[in-house]
Amino acid sequence: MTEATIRDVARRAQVSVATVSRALNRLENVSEQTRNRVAEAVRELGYIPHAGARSLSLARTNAIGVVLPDLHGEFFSEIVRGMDREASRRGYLLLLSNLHGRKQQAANALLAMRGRVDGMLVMAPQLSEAELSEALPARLPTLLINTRTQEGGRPSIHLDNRAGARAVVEHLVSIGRKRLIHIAGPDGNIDAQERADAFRRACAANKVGYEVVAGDFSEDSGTAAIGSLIARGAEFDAVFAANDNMAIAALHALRSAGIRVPEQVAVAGFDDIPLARHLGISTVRVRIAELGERALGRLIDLIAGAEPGGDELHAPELVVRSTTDRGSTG
Amino acid sequence: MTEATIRDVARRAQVSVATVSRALNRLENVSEQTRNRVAEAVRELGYIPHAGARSLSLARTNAIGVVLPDLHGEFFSEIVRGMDREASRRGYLLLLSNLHGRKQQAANALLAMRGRVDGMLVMAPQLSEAELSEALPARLPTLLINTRTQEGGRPSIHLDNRAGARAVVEHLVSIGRKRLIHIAGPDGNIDAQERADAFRRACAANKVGYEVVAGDFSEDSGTAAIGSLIARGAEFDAVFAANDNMAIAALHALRSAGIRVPEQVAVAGFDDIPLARHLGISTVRVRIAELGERALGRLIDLIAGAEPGGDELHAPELVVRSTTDRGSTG
DNA sequence: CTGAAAGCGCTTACAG
DNA sequence: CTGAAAGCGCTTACAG
Repeated sequence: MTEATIRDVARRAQVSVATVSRALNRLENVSEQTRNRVAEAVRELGYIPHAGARSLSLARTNAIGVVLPDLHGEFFSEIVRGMDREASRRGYLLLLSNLHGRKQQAANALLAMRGRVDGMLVMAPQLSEAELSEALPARLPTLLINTRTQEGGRPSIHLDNRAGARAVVEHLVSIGRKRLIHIAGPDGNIDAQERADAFRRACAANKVGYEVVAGDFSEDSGTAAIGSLIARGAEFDAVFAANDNMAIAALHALRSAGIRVPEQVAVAGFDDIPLARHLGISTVRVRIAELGERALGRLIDLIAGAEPGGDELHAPELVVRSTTDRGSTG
Repeated sequence: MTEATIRDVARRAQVSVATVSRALNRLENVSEQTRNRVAEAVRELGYIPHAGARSLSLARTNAIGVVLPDLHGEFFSEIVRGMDREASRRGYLLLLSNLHGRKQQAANALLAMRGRVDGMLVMAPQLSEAELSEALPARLPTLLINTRTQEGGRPSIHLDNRAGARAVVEHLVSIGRKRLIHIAGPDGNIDAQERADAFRRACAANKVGYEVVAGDFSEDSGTAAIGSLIARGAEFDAVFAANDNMAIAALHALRSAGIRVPEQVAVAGFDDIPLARHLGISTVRVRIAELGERALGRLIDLIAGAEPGGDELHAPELVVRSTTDRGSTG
């Protein structure tokens, strides 16, 4: 009635469970005859090894825990796709747990992984490093993604927001823009913060005028930002939004107001979502799948005993399209 | 040196492991004093229960296996998002395994789940039902998604492609179109097949002219389809593409050829990807996340002992936008 | 080459 | 209310 176990196979093949185990795991020291008898019993019974029991015995699960916050579509699917690609290549399964909301729940999600995975990939912007350390099983190899870590802390991998923002500013300057606006992302968000920071510094370094206005990554906030700039008669010749959604909204808002893009105002975003390509918006391409792949790869090395290493930056790439054409101002 | 176990906690709290287990699982029959001693030992040792061992003992993992083929971004993230939402609501984790390519690998992916999950959600268009039955642990509750099943077979859930295609045709007819083109999806694909089938039937039922031309869900194939229709001087006043990508390409191809949309030719797609909304393309909205949610929910009920039930259809919704405006022909 | 036995870290009747 | 013991389904030294 219930699924066959290794004992059923042993009984049927008339050998011990030890021998079945050896035969199944292709150890050398099993006679061919025995091996065949075991194989036949396995077939007859439709036996499938119980991975859970095997894991307990080996202290090894061949699974990686992946803990992610609520992510927007593109980012989520791309990062998981990358992780999955590398995982299947290296013989691991992915145990997924999304962090909806509250801190306590987030901590629980981490605890629930103990004994089911060999290591964890964690992206938990809502937890501080102290809270993380508290919630993480002590001896479980863990790699942090886009999470604020202290100097010399846990091994981690970060998107290089600063390099991306810098590249955008330098590009805008190179096409002759002199008054740049940055529509920022939401307050607590570390990516948004790094992009805004780097924007300020790059503008200062390049000696161009600049201003940072508030946004929250939503299209509505992009529209609102442009609206209030125009309302108060601000002068600017370039808008760099902290993500593509806001850049798209900005583009529409500008054109609706009769402002020509890129002739009067250049527009750039961040992320390179499919829509950005379709609308010809210049942006910063983040190879998210590669980031996931790299994170998984490093974690598995870690599990295998490699040196932890420190923080690693994942470089994005500037993509120039029609919204920042050299145009009339250039 | 190694992570603390229940025995360490028992030793420290000076009780038996049985008592620790009871205290941890909040059973009634533990004195308050004992309970406190255990809690303190747990805290001091930073003890975290080993979920793997617990599962083996309980014959219950609180995890669901999810086996999906290589999926394009939007669909993948949405269906996993829906599953995850319901899973976290009901206290389950998701064990993910993507099926890249070959059949044998697909079968192995299924086997690897045995003993790690309480049930499986499987979308495996590359396997026949016989191959599936072969590869699936016999007694593991399984729900199939968008997979070809025979009458009265395993419990499953399907996207109702026929209802969607029918709705599009009826809408096109209602705005006065009389010669409809369907750009089909790839040959072996069951969704594509159902959409094309339903298209043919609905056209016949509504007594309008129609033709099905080849496509493969890619934008290029949509462009090519329109190109050859125009080249041979075909006459038509509506194009229904089997997905939004092809609809988008068709829209561009038509307009490049100087054909007005929707005045001369109406255009509709299937899926409702974000780009479709931006370009104002009429389409069929598939609430993918809801499909995932529903699938997970049904599976958990199944695990809990509910009646298997048969195949269930997930209804999509017609979304009318500017590419099928009533327009001049209406 | 093969088997008996201990062990992986839990849970849970069974006694008391 | 609590403990000793068996059991979940595997693996692996240890003997032979």
